[in-house]
Amino acid sequence: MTSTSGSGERILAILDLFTADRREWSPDAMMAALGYSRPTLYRYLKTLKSAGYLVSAPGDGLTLGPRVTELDFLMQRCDPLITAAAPFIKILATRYPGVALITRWYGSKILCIASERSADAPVSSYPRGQPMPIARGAISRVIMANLPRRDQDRLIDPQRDMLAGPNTTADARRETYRAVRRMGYCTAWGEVTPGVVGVAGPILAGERMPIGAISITSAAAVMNKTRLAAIERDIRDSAAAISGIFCARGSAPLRDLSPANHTITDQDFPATDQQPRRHQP
Amino acid sequence: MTSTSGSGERILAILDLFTADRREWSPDAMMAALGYSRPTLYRYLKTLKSAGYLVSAPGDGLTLGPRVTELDFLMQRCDPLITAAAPFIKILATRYPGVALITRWYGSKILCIASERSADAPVSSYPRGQPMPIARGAISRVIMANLPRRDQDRLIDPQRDMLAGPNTTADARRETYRAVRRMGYCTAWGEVTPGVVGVAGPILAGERMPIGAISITSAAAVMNKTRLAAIERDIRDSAAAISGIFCARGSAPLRDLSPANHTITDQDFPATDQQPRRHQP
DNA sequence: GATCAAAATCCCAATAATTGAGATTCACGG
DNA sequence: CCGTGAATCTCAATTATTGGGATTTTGATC
Repeated sequence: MTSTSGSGERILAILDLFTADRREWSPDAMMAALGYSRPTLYRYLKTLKSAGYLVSAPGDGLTLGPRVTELDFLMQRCDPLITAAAPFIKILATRYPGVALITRWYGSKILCIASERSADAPVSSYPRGQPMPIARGAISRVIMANLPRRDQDRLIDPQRDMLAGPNTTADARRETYRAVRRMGYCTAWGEVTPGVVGVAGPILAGERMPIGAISITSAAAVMNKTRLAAIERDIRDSAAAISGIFCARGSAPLRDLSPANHTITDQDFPATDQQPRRHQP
Repeated sequence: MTSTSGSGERILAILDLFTADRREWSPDAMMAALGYSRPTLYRYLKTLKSAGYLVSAPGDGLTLGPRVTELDFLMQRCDPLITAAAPFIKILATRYPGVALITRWYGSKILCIASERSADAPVSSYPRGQPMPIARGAISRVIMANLPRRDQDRLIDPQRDMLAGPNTTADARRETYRAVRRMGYCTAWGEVTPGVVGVAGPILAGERMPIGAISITSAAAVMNKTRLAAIERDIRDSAAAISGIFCARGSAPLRDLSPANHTITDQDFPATDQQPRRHQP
């Protein structure tokens, strides 16, 4: 972290202001939040606006602009993880009742990248783009389990440690992770949504480099031992097959996508959809 | 255009490399394309990668990353144009057979932002994020008609001028635009897709400041004079109502979203979906 | 239409941050 | 174990960026 391109980071920091809680920012609020001088901020805004990353809202605010949509449209059809994993979730959704997801892990977040649902209506599905909690659930655990130990330790919020299960001690947790890693999948009952069982497998770009997960969630009501075993086998095999594409040849260079020094809080992952806009006086 | 934040623009230029034709770039190809020195490029890449805008592809390439998806997810629910226009296209799709679109105009492009389709299966719909041709169709004409004259002149590619209709002279075209502007809507038969009629109305943030359009496209087969008149009235009124939200109070400051010095070519708007990747040797 | 306040931009010198050539380290495969 | 190519580091030169304050532009009000 020696080298830094400060100016670029300062521009991108503007985009980071926009969250589910605050979707509209006035230039003055930005100045206060970021501490930039007025001419500098306006220079940055001009750059972002003429590139389409920001647009003016009716009032005096700014919101995210259409370039973001254009890029996502491109990404949908170039992300190698989507390309590689799409056939698998399609099969999963055909074979079992529920919702199959591809998720990516980045910067201390888990993001749904693509989903496929079986014919019968699924339980509350995370839509594409929705951040997911890293503290709970099969997906998060399967990723945590494959992280280097220092990242594991950093990401665990002690306050919610108990949520990881009855085992609270660090050693017990480490043992759990080791088991998950060896199994190649993880099953969780009702940790994210009550009455829903999730099975997830890690997608690895190297020994200890999880980049995402493939998973399926089903209503616990329709689950039985035989079916669960079949799902777990399919998830494990799918995850391994996809990982093969990313491990096989070549590199995972610039592996700097390591988690930042975040401590995850609940508000990072809004459960509800719409929230009232706050304006600061 | 006196003030410029060069460094930031150079970083954003990296994202501009990714197009429908070329979805994967190696660092060396980037160096060649952009002319950055190696350390500088890698500094930029580090910034973009750790922010999640780029990720490593299996080979030695880079593709767009999950942060793009996350931002688009946010934008979907904060764009005031979507918020304002969503009810209208819902009504339109209920009332008439076809596909109703909200489009945004930015940087010499028209981008589909949201769409709603009526029960009966529609004709080839543009999905969210897809760029559309600015040279043809009701949407483009309704936006062109409401642009300042210097922008109109700049955007018209003389070579395809004839496509604007039988009127080739500048005066005739200007007369057409004036009429469209006064009418408050525009109807086009089969200009984008044969056998499809489109009706579009402008969404204005000021006298000569179109920011997008609301439109509906139907199969010409199901169209008749009465129905078309009803559609045109609904489109005109919807467009006016939405524009009211953007004109009414306050500003459209930083109106620097003016079109760049592009000349639009067909390849800016790929009609087909998948294209083979080109790699440079 | 003229005037006023707020918002956005311009000017320009100081300075701090960015840059790139070359050396170095790192990652991986043979 | 070593060799090859990729990625990063070092560091001095210099360039581009920054911000205070003046200025223009915008939109609102009278």
